[in-house]
Amino acid sequence: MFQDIHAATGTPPTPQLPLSDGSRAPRLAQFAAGGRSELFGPGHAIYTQGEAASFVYQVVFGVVRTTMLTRHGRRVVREFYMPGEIFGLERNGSYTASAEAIGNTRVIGCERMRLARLAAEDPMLSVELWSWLLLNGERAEHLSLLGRSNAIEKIAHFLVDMAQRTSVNRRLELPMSRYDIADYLGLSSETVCRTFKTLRERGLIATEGRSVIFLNMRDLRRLDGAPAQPQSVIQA
Amino acid sequence: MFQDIHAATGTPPTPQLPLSDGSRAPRLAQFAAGGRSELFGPGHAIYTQGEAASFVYQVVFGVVRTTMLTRHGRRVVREFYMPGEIFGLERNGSYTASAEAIGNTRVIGCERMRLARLAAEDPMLSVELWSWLLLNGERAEHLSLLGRSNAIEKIAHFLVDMAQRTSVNRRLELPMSRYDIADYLGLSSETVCRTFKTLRERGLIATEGRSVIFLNMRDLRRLDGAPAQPQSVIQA
DNA sequence: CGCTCGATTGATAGTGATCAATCCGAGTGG
DNA sequence: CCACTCGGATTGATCACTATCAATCGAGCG
Repeated sequence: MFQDIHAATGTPPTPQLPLSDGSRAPRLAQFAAGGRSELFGPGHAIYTQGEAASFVYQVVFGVVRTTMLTRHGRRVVREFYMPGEIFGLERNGSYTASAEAIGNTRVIGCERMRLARLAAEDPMLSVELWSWLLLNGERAEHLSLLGRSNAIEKIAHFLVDMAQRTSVNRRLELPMSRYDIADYLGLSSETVCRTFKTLRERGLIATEGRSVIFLNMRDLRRLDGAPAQPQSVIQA
Repeated sequence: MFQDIHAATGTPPTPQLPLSDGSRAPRLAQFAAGGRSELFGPGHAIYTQGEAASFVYQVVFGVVRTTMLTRHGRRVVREFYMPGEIFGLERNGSYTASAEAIGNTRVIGCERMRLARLAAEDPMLSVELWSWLLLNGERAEHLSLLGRSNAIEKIAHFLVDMAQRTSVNRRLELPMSRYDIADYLGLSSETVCRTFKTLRERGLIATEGRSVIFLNMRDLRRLDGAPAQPQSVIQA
């Protein structure tokens, strides 16, 4: 599952970072070698929708959200990125969403051209990028499947997913607002609120501000309507 | 729009596989060279969810749908694949969905191992696969965005998208049932029906059985709530 | 201390799912 | 050739869920 991300990306230096089993973030030591590290404060933009997509980023600490606007002026949160995860890799020349830091966030940026060159030279890296792209697609597909389920299932999925991605067992500190969660899951912030309340009343979670304490992870997972989770990485 | 991919990747070198203009699929001549062609009748399974994902496929003619079941027994259509398009490339070892032919369908299957080897040797092919994967992710993201819109916008998007992918201007022959469309868009078949009726009443389309005649493509596109369409292809 | 934004709770309305019934076209067998 | 059958398509009636509007609350901050 997700727990290994830290093991894979947070552990020591050396180029040739060992790829831990089960990690869903590619080993991108070259990222650190070739990229420059930047710090962003709460709400600050890392890039903006429509800009030339010349950099690909990896989160070091903090959380990043990518957002876009629908033609009707509604905001959509496309994804949250946790430490170790990659964002900003686009199919065409410009970013299709804006990226903003939530809280204090450090990211490493790597030029897209450089990354392409590195991938061309290093088959392992290439395979890992493949895997990462496929994972991204899978996540988006999960989200589109989530669109079919009701508010409780969406929130349950969100909490379970976030807990996995941050290696959290009992207490999950959510850095994002109810509005962010709502725009991510396609709900209204009021419904997000009420759903948290329902989960509290059912004894599945407790909340303290933006922190969530898991009281019954088993039943919470049961609510999560997502399909079976993938296990391993592409075999080249 | 998407048509430009062909300009970037479809330049007609080397062997076979007549890829139609306007195709959104990578040029994969190697597919034809290395793969074996198979014919499937209506409803026949090409592969099944959970099976070892040893082959990657390309549609020659006909249409393929990939489906899966939610844990509550509801069927979900994940994607339709048109001639020239690729399906069956999975991140892990087994297919996450089943693939079935709609109508008489011919596909070319290529061993995943072989494809990986070919991609490792041929940087162009590798880039094209990247692009394809990113496109897949984008499509899934579009779908998850669609989850936020109402029935009319979903159907409008579906029709416009299908027309683009099949290079159709006025008359679109839909091979799939209302149930397929419903399970694809996360609607009930009744709602799909009623929405077609609404579009007819508004003078945007006419229908003859499963055929759709576009009477006012401009307004139909206006209904399509999808975000700005991407322009070109990844530059390596 | 007042301001502001996010969180929460309440009341109401709209959209689409669901249940139900009928219609229609193609294939089948008498 | 025609009645039968069966799955998909269509239309109708009802209900649940969630968006929306509205109001209040609470905490951080200048």
